[in-house]
Amino acid sequence: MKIEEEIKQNKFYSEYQKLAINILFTNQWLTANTTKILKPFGISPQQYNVLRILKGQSPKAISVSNIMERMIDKMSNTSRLVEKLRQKELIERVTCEKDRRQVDVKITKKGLELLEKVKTEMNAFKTISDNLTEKEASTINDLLDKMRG
Amino acid sequence: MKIEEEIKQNKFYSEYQKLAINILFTNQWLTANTTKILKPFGISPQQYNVLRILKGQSPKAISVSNIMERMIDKMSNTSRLVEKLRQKELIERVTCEKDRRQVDVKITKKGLELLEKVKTEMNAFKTISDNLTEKEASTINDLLDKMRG
DNA sequence: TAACATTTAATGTATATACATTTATTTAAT
DNA sequence: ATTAAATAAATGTATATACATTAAATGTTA
Repeated sequence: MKIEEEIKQNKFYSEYQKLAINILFTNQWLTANTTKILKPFGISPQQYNVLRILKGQSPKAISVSNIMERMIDKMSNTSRLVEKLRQKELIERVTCEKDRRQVDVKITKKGLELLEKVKTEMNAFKTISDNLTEKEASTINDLLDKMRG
Repeated sequence: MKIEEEIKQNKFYSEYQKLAINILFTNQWLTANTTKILKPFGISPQQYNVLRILKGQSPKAISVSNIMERMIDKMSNTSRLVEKLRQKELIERVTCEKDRRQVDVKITKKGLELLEKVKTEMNAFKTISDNLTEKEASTINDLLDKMRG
């Protein structure tokens, strides 16, 4: 459905302004879908993002600031997210011996298992791949990168 | 800068997964920029969205649910946003006489003036139009619409 | 080495958000 | 007309978020 209809606005100041709004709207659509899928697993999209970062480094541990650098939303509060995941036993946290300011974080077996289950559900949400060719997806990726400069 | 570098992840499961992450990241980038511009004016991006909707209808008043339908983020809590804007005297709120459940909301002169000032600042943030041609912006718009199905 | 700067992570705080529930009013059905 | 259903908006509540500040450890330099 065209963005004009989605938000009942049939005129935009420019194609650029429309693009900004379209990105905000599409983000909202995507996040809502992801949140719904993750809800039964008891984690938020941000927590999911942290888990995936840790899986990417597994079985290595990485520091909190290292996680932050890799996060989609850099401004968020990584310490608290990590603590939430620790409470659920999805990750482990150990103070780094070489530099006692740092905290080494590592995904647990339980965390990896959760990601496996989530993957199945995420695969079920295949609207994007149903509606776009791989070439089209690639085109958007290139243009978004270009847009941010 | 390519999304791979932005989040230090050099491999993606698919071009579709990369697209999902790219949209989340670009949204974050866009929202952070907008928030910064709006901050001196004392309003959040969501409040700005409501003001723009009301400007679009001005001098007509529209109901809270009518605003909600036009919002980018439909799940948000329009009542409270409207109340915040009323406290700042940027909008007016009157109970509808024909249907006393409804509340008619209208942007004030002060609200319109604020939008004018914001516009100047928003125009200064022209990264998008600097980096993309109008045709490219249009291409993304069409593909995002297609993607959501 | 003492004083200061920087880095890393945690915490404080105000606001925002998602989602469920409640309240008031109007519409529909028996 | 009385009861039930539907709608509009507001509120409750737990969590998330942005951003500033603090605390602890490490680096730097005079």
